[in-house]
Amino acid sequence: MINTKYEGYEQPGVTVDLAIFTVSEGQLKVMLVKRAESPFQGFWSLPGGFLKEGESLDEAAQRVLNEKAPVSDVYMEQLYTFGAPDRDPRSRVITIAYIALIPWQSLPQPETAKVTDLTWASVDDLPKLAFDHRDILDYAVNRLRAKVSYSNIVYGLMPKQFRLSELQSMYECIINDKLDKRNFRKRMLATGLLKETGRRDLAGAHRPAMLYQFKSKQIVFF
Amino acid sequence: MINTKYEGYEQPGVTVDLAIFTVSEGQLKVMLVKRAESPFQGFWSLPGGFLKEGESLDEAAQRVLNEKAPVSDVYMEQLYTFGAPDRDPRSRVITIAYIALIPWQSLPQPETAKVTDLTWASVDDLPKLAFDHRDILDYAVNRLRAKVSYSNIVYGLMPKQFRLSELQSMYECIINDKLDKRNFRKRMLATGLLKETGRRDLAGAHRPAMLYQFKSKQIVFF
DNA sequence: CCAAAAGTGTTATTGATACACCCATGC
DNA sequence: GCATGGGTGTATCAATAACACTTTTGG
Repeated sequence: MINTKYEGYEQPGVTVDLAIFTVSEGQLKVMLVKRAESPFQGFWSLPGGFLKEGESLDEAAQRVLNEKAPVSDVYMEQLYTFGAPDRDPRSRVITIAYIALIPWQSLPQPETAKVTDLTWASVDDLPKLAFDHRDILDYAVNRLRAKVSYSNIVYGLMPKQFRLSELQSMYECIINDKLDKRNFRKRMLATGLLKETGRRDLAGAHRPAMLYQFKSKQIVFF
Repeated sequence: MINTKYEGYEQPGVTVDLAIFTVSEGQLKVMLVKRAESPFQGFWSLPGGFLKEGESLDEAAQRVLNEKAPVSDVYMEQLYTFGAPDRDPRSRVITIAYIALIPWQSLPQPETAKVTDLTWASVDDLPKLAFDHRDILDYAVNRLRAKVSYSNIVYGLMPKQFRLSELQSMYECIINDKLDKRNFRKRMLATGLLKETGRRDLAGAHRPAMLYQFKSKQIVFF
């Protein structure tokens, strides 16, 4: 790195933007917030914010996440940094994009109070987004879909305990494809990452399913 | 993204830093430059520089690369963005790290003129580096080693024409392991990414080897 | 007894690995 | 004719993919 900072270049603004995913109603969804101000006023956008003094990038991403969703123990990873000169019409701003995964069950339910400046949009049915957020989101969805097939990253989307059929549905609606039940169970159990809880899910008029959990909340590559 | 830029946060400096790899003498090597100024004066570091006005991140990385090596048609990809608050002792600087790959044959040879502020260091025998460049480099080497096994990324390190045995050596010294000759050739030819040039390498006191080239300079995942 | 989801094995196919000898050339 | 790297095929093993019926519960 060369020390040219003091030669008169204007430094760009630095933000973090988050693609926060969850799965509900059989769909992969992403959190969008409505912009209150210009530019792109009234447009939906990814949650984000400027990097603050003394804060690491990961900490900034965590802060932005917590501003929108009071959850802890969330899977998060840096995605990519976007810095096209004209991506913000006001001034030069580069953004470090992150992916976060939240189990639907961990989210505070929408309740009766109508929140109109925050929504969960299906990634297959997106509105027009502010800035280059559509590019960021496409990049994020590609990363997530790819990573599902060679890691246990879905643990970030599962509740503490779950049926194997729920785990399978999770995979299926992320990769948009059906999987064979027997092969799926064999492969999942073969990873050694799951353990039976001993509890059973008694809901529904059918044979109760064994509930499983992940042995560790660590991402592992197959 | 929320418009808080104008609320008085000091914006950090933004640089790009490059891990520029090549392979020579059977070793994976990275370009290091000696710092002329404080901080870390006299330390080796990755080549880098501040982002300039109107320049995209990729363009900045390309510019830094060309300042050090007059090569075109180089494989380059964004690696990761490093932004620990104290990574630069002077002031807040975040850096977008890139990987670049250059065939050894494309590099201007060191010649007689002694260049003492630029070196190619084996990644297995590194000096102390400035800033957090050792972390960046470790991250880069891991990415490269991983990517070699599921893509044709090595094309970035090969000359236009090459013997299959040269290609195999390239793989071997990146992953630090020996490969079976017959299986390697089978697999490589099976990808369909190579074509015979019809030319043969007549150097050496042995049977001349067929020279191959990549059909396209596009990265492909297996 | 009916509906609904849970649970369970075997076979076939494919891809990965292990392995050793003859060939063409320069000196 | 010998030293050097080039070039080739098969058999085994492991992983993946295809496929259908019985079980347990609630209502």
